[in-house]
This record gives sequence, C-alpha cells and structure tokens, in this order.
Amino acid sequence: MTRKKIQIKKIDNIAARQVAFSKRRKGLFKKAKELAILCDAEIGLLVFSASGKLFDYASSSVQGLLEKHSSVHSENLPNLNEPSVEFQLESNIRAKLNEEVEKKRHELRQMKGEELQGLGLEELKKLEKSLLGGLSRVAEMMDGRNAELICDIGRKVDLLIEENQRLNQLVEKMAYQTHNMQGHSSESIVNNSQDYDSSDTSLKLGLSFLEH
Amino acid sequence: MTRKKIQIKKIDNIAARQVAFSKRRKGLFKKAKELAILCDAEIGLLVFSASGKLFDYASSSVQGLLEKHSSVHSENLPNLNEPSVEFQLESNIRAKLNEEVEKKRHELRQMKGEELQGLGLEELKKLEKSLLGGLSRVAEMMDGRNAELICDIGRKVDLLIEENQRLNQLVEKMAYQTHNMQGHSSESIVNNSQDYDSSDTSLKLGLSFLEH
DNA sequence: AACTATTTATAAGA
DNA sequence: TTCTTATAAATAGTT
Repeated sequence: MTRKKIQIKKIDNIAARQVAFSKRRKGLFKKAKELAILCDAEIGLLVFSASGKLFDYASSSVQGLLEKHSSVHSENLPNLNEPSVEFQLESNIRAKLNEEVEKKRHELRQMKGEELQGLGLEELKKLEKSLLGGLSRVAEMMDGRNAELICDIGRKVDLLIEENQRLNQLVEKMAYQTHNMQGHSSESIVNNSQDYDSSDTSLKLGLSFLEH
Repeated sequence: MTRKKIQIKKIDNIAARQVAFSKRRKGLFKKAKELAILCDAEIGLLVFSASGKLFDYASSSVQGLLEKHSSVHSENLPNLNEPSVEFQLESNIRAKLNEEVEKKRHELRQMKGEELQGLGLEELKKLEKSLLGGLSRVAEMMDGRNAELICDIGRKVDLLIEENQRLNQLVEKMAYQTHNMQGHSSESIVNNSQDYDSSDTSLKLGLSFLEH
C-alpha cells in the first residue's frame, strides 16, 4: 500500500515482517476500537505473533471471554484456567520452533548469496569458506559417482568384449565347419565374423546400454 | 474519513451508523486477514453488532477458542472436559514446524557437503550450481566491502595528509617567527618540521586508525 | 523511529 | 444496498 503495492502473502524477510507486523497490528487495533466506538459494537480481537506473543483488545462485554484465554497476562478466574498453562507451554515451543525455522531459512538464503546485507567482511569470509568446503565435498561426491559410472561402463565393456570374443570364436568355428562341409560360399561368413569382431562396435553397444 | 474528517464517537444517526458498521466491519476483517497472512500471525476477531448479531474471523489455530466463545453466546457455563481441540491444533502446528526445521537442517547440511548419500548425479549438479551461485554472490559482496574499506582508508589518508600539511605550515611559520625573534637554536625546530612532514608517518597513522 | 510517495479505506452523496 | 468520488488514513520502502 504505498511506495509499492504488495502482494498479500507471507513476507519473506524477517525484519521486514516484524516491522510490518508492528505497524499493521497497531492499525488493526485502531480500526477495531474506532468501529466499537462509532457503531456501538462489541469487539474482541486476539493476535498471536508468529513467535507466540499475544496482543489483544476487547470492548467491555467481550472482555471476560477473552481474558480467560489471554490469562497469559491476566492471572485470575480460578475456575477453568487450565488451558492457559498448556497454551503457554505450546506457545513457547512454537515460538522456539518458529525461531529455528526462521534462522535456518535465513542461513540457507545466505548460502545462496541472498540476504547478505548485514554481514561484515569476516562473516562473508566464513560464509565463503563454508561454501567452498561444501563445494569441494560435493565435487568429491560427484567424482565418486562419476568413477562409479565409469567403472560400470568399464565392466559392461569388458563383458561385451568377452561376449564378442566368444561369438567371434563361435563364428570362426562355424565358418571352419561350414567350409569343411560344403566347399563354397565361405566369403559371406567371413564378413559376418569381421563385423562381430570390431572393438568399435562393442564400445558403442556398451555405451548405449548405459543410457537406459 | 473522507469527504470530511469525522470524530471518533458514536454515530448519532441510526442509518448512517449501520452503513458505517457494514463498511468498516468489512475493512476490519480485510485488515485482520492481511495481517494474518503477511506476518504469519494467528488472529481471532469477534464483532457483535449493536443489535447482537455476531461476525467473526479466526485464523486456523485460534478457531477452537473462538468457537467456544460463540457457543457461550447461546449456552454458557461449559463443562471443562475438552482440552483436545486446542491441543490437537497445537500439535498439528508443532508437527509441521518440526518437519520444516528438519527439512531445512538437511538442506543446510547438504550445502555444507554433508548427508549427500542419497543424491544422484543430477541432484549433485544442482547443489553444485547453487553453491557456485552463492559463492559468486558472496564474492561480489566481499568485493563491495573491500572497496568500501579501501575508500575509507583513502578518505582517512587524505584527511591526515591535509592535517600534516597544515601542521607543516604551522611549524614553518613558528620556525620563521622563532628565527626572527631570537637569532639562534633554529635547528631543533627544523627537525620537528621534518618529522611531521614525513608522508610515511601519515600513512601509518591512517592504517592504524582503521584497526579500531 | 521518522519520512513520504502511494495505496487503501471510507464519508458523503447519488 | 451499491456505486462514485473526494479526501483522510494507513503503510511499504527508505533513510
């Protein structure tokens, strides 16, 4: 709503979100109070920040109702004040979790080269070191994977070469037998033998196998 | 708040009050929803019109609370046997948060080159790309900081050189005056003048200033 | 925490 | 109620 129109979706930047929360919360409460006064309405308003902090407003007759739940700060009403204890605990846990998520999100962003504004030279150096470390380990892992891949290819090629040799021997044997049995048309058989024997062909077969 | 500024006090005219109630109520709910989304807040809003009609809004986890209140409206003095509704909601939220923390933790580890076991070559390539991207942006930011630093040094050196020149002139003047007043012992003063004039000294001062 | 350029909300009128 | 419009109020981005 001002220097620029914004989309209504969760604000990514933590600091900006906190600022917006503070500003808009104030505005919301003001509007609620105005409506209550101008139009003689009864209004109850509860706002929990993402970190679990409670802000509330209640025009007279709704007050009692909200107070029970907001007993975070008003400690009275000995009847049914049990939910408050649990609620406080839960709120606390949630606040911590939220904080943790926020921290990790920020850290991740920084590792991706975003949200670097606040960092000094020393912190940037640390970040760079961390990135380089990660990078080298990723590269290592990639090397490993590549090595495995090459190893696989090697094994497959070996198998194919073996198979080729076997076929080759078989073909030669058949050519020999055929030659002995019928003394003609041996040429075509010799040509086939040469095709199977080509080591170029065996390599191509090995690679195409790997693509599946 | 528009064709004319209004005072915040109960609107006398009944029709006008109803119109205002309808308009402002709409605005208030809109603002509440925006705050909940933009700032990841939990919000509960109850509005009773002067005639007793109820309007409400509740972002997820507050829903249980408000439902109870609106039921209080019809039948009050509740039996206190259900901590379950709230508890379930809280549990849900916590589970989601925990999951998120876990995911981000894992992602961070991977960017640091740990927990890479499950990744295939393609995923590793993506990770490498992300790390390289982050690295280049961090390097950029470091360049910026270094440039700033050098700029600072330059400014401080300039100031010191100026100051040195001023002092030098002052010393020369004093030397001249002293020489005129008493025609002896001018040598020591000349020596002092040379000390202040040393550009090596001014540079050293400039750098040592920066270390604090 | 203050400023300000814009957007948004809305009082009055139709 | 709904629409329009002139103006007040809220506020996003900036400092």
